[in-house]
Amino acid sequence: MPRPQNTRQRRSEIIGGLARVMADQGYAKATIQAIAKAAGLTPGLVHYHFQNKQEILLALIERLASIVRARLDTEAADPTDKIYAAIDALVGTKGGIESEAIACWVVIGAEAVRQPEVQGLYEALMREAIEEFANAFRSAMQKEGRSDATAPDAALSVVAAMEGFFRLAAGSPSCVPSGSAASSIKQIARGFLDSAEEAQ
Amino acid sequence: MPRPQNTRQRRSEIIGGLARVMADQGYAKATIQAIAKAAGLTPGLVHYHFQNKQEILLALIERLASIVRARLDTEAADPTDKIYAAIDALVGTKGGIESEAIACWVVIGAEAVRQPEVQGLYEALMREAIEEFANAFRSAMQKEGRSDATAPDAALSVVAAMEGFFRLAAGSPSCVPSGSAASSIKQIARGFLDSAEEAQ
Amino acid sequence: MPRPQNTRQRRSEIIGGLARVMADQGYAKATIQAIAKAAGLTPGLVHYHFQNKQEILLALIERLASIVRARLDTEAADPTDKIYAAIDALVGTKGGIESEAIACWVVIGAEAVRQPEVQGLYEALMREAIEEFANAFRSAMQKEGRSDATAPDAALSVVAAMEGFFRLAAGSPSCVPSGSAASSIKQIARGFLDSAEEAQ
Amino acid sequence: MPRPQNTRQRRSEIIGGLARVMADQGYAKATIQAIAKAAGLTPGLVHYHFQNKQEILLALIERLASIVRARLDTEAADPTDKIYAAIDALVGTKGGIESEAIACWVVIGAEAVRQPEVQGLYEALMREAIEEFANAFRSAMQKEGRSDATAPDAALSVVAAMEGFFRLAAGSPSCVPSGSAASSIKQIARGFLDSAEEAQ
DNA sequence: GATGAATGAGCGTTCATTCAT
DNA sequence: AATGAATGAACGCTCATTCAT
Repeated sequence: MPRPQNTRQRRSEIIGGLARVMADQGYAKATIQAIAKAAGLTPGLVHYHFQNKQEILLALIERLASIVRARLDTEAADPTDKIYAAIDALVGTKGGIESEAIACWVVIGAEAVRQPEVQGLYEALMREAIEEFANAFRSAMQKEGRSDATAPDAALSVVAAMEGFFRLAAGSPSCVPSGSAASSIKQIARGFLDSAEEAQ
Repeated sequence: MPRPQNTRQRRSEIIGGLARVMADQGYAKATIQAIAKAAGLTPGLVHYHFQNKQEILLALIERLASIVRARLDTEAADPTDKIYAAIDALVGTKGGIESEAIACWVVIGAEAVRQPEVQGLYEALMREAIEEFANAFRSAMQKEGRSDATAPDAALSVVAAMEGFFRLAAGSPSCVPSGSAASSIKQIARGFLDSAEEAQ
Repeated sequence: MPRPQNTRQRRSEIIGGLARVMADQGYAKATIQAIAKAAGLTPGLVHYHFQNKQEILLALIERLASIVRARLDTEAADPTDKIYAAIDALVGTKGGIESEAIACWVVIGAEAVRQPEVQGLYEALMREAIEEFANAFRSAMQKEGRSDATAPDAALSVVAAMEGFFRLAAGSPSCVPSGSAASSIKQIARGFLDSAEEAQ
Repeated sequence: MPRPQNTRQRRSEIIGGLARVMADQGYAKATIQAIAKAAGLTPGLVHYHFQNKQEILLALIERLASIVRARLDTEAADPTDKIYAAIDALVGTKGGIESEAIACWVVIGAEAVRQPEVQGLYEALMREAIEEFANAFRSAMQKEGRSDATAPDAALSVVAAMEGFFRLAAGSPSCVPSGSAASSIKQIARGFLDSAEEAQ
């Protein structure tokens, strides 16, 4: 009568523990002890389910990446609406990414500086998001009868602005009035759409 | 007949050591040993000139803040030029902030999550930069005969985009073609200027 | 199926290690290394069972306090005998407190100068001992048909004399002939009993 | 034109610095830096006037010993008065030894546990004080027409009680009402005098 | 005499990881 | 699958002492 497999569940709890601790203590203070405590588990068990601490971090990044991917994939039919919907899904006041995830993301960005594996996942997700937006901009520009030459710039700018708003939200919240992120980024997007040259 | 005082010089060397190590190892790996080695000093001497590790970090933040302040203060006469000049001075390929400082800044943003003193300095600098840009936008909008109501949003957006480009530059450099940051952010600024309502 | 808990046992061993080292090296030289070695453990394990060094010291004080409390609580029926019995139990040559504990106690007294928590426990125990003796003196004086007005002074004097003998025993042993402490303190007690005024 | 010799003065200042720091921080916290600061000097200068830290401690003990010796040497003519006068000079509320010196003395007692040189000076002073009191008790007992056989016990008891009161004053001040030390110890002395056998 | 920068050994403490149970 | 005791390396930091000036 073996114990029921619960590895998936336990791993998820541990990842959640890391997220909680990391969001308000940073990665260095997210010790195995602290993660275990936040997850209601024991330190030994953490290492039963994960080989080492970095593995937990990489799993957390994957979880965050899944969230982002899901939010980029909106149901909007019109390409311009699709851009706006994705922006709202990512940085909107309601329905945007929760603040714990944002804080984690900022901390992960710093870890990417020194952990190549982290940088790899970070870069892959960024590339994916930029590509996704670039496609949407291309479609929107074409639909509006304009050249799509600036779509990559527009996508990069929108993603950079989001990353910047995440940083400000985490490190300097008083500078970011509620709701201003989504509306500002939508205006940035609008600016790129409007300034694209009329196609001949 | 005492040995001549060299505290200012030594402190500067130590701050430089922290910057160098932190830029490619992160804050946690920037041990006193590593900082001392990078500065060509002994660990004990580091603690002779700084009370603790955080004090070095705060001093580094001050140094970076000085750089940013100096670059915000351009000589451009025309307000729109002033905006562009500041953007170039901060993120331009030539003359922009060097990559070591950018990497440090990203790491500092993560430390702001857990060290209140760091957050305080981070927030103060962000507020200052946003205010500076807001003033410039107001002037530029007025000069162009438009309402300056959206100046704060424009300033916040520009600063957020810069922060985002810094993060991407540090964590995902292959996504940011050389020179694209400055031109993209200038276009964002242009978008806000163009979309400001005509004043009655 | 976990390893059986042995925290109580280990804590006790560690406290014993501190006592042994502190008794002949003082508190400053009682390093975690030294304590661990004296207890046959590793330094890391000491911190697994105690949060910090002071916590070990406080636990040792509690242990000494328990010893003193146990020895104050004699089985003598007659109040005067009770006083003598307690004196013998505390400073008698045979059955008195062992020299390691005495040396620890002297060192603890010095630590009380700068560690408020230590002072708190020290003061509480002193107060308790003085009160205990004061009650015994009151009973004895009443039984001998005398005023008990001087009982508090008598108690304080006896306790002070004990503390003094402890100090001399630890720091100046050649001045204290074997057995002289108990007999001298009993004589002090006798003096207070005899000089108490006859009750009307 | 050589600088005037001021070694004696400087040494005295340094000893005073140690006393001040040690009285409220203990010996371990009495670092050369702290001593120098308390004396208004620089760390380097401390080592110019003293070879090492222990030398300062030994000098402080000598200073305290001089104070004690001076106070033991009263002008009273009558031997019983001499005993009382010495007690007052040592533990009296006014004119007794100041609290800083008492705290130092308690700390020194703990250092005697591990530093043989300290123990040597401590023991010598104790022996001297006991002998001084023993002589006074012998004279007083003889003058009162009693055997002086218990003079050594009386002297030891009085000195022990003083040491104990010092400890209580330093570590448990609330247990020692103002003025109670001197009166209690005088009563102890009285008890020994009264209980000495009538000489045949 | 005096300064204060500099050193290096050693401290208390933390923590990822291992492992007996 | 789970526990929690145990380890050892490395950290930030302190400090007596030295020494160039």
